[in-house]
Amino acid sequence: MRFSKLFAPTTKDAPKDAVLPSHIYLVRGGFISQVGSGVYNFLPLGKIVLDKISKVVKEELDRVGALQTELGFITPSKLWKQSGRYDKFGKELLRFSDRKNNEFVLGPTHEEAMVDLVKGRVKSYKQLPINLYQINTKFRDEARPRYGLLRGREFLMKDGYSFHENEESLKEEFALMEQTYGKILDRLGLEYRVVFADSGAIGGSGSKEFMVLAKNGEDDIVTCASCDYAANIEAAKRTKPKIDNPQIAKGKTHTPDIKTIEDVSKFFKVNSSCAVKAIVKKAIFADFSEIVVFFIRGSDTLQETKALSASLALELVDVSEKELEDVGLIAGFIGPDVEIKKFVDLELKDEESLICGANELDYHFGGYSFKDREFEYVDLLEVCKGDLCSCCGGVLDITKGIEVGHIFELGDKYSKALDANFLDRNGKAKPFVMGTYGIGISRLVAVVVEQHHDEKGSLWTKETSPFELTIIISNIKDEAQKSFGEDLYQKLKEEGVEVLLDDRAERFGYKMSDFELLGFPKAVIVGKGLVDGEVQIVDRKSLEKTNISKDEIFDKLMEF
RNA sequence: CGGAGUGUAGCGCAGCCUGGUUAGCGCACCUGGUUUGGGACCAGGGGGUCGAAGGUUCGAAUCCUUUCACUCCGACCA
Repeated sequence: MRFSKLFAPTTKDAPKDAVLPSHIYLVRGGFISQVGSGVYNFLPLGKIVLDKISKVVKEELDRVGALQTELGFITPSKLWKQSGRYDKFGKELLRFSDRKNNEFVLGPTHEEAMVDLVKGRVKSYKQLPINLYQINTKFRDEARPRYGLLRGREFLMKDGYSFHENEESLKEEFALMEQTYGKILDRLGLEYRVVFADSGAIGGSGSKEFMVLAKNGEDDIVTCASCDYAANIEAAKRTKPKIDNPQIAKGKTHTPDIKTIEDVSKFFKVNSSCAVKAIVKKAIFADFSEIVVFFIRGSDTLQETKALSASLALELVDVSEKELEDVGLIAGFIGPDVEIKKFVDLELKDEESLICGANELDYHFGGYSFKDREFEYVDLLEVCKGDLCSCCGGVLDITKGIEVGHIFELGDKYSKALDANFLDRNGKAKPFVMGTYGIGISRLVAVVVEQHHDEKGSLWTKETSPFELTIIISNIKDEAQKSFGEDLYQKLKEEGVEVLLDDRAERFGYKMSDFELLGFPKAVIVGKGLVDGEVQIVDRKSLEKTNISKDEIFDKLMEF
């Protein structure tokens, strides 16, 4: 490719709203441009990267027997209603009708569509297992798109679905996918962790996420310093800390205007871990809503995703003063014995000698015991840096990551809902046991830059760089430089090298800056040294320049 | 969804408060020339329904109303 013919509008200035390196360099380098909130165009360079990543994904999946398909971007609403996700997915699901008033959704993920495709076509256990995937556009109407390609509304994703006759077969495929995803990320040159995760809107039993480590990540990952344990903060567990509650006199105490955990612990002169914190939320369901209270230790933090899963609601929202009054709750004085839907953190089970609200204005209850109380105990709390690992007792740390892949053991949730069965070895109809596996292709474009860049621009990795090499002709009006550069370009192209010839009538500094911004691994500078028989190789990462004889440059380049 | 901000040339902005010739600047772009190892210089030039609709006024980028778009912050601690 000749730079003079390439549409790669580079700019000196970053878009005013861009804060992340990936967003800045992708726009400045002319890889992408914004169309609207969370929607991007891919320009020629961006498209090449996208295709290169897709290719790696396809090669690794095909190697382990997955089959590529391509499903319709729009899906009939009927399927989503059958699975129950039409409501559960919420506003992120874009719904619309066609001219005949048939209802459709823009696919945010394709479990329903894939089950529908397989249903009635895969009929016997003899045809199982089967793993079908596609690399296709997805649309999720995100509440707040941001960070360029990292959180868009329209994006390219590889989504795969496996169908099995039983759990064992699913587990095998799940492990194979975990291994394959690892290979894909290795080839792309990314540093990542596999973490335990919450299943969220997709549902299912077990799930793991592939997190690329990056300081600008949106996700918090809990990692153990001593063992392999790693989990998304939404799913992370810890060893229950040893806390000795001091003896507190049983009974009601007058606590005028003492409402916060801080005030309570000061008033009783105890650590905040001796108090019980009540967090009130309104749980929104498809056709009704109700007030629920979560009780956790005063020193802990409520993990909202855990709370949401426990409540089985679609969404948890904050509650107004009035809504509190309406159900008879007294802000600041709510205790576990209140007559309302409630959940209590697992770590409070059997705890004694605690302080909690007395459900009466200006009163708290001391010496409260959870022993022998029939509450719904669930894991509700958020793990903190310094907590101890639930596997090995090591110290936990929290780092930032970007989710690039997510794999699920789904079970028969969708096949049951959509009535998709096969005949098992006894000739009996059984719903498919399923797994589902996703990789964010367009997000990976940004992630590579997020993990590999410097203050001048991107540093594309071997398998993601649009070109392996740029030949920079320093002065295009110098005939000797021009013909040498052209010659080298033609020879390398014949050898199949992905090479870009910067033949533009620009000054040297301008072309060097573009080379640094675009971030291809190497450049050959054909310039002043040519009269002495020398050219230079520049390594993009180190920016080191090495002089090479013009007669040796071709062979030298072919060695890489 | 809650709160805030911004829409003026391809990009970044000024002008608006206090209405008044032909709406301005930097970058980018086009033409000619000089230059050619770190984003050059000189000269000339093109490009705008001032986000949209309505209103006030002799007169609106500027004031008022409505609307659309984009962006940022937030959406644990009762």
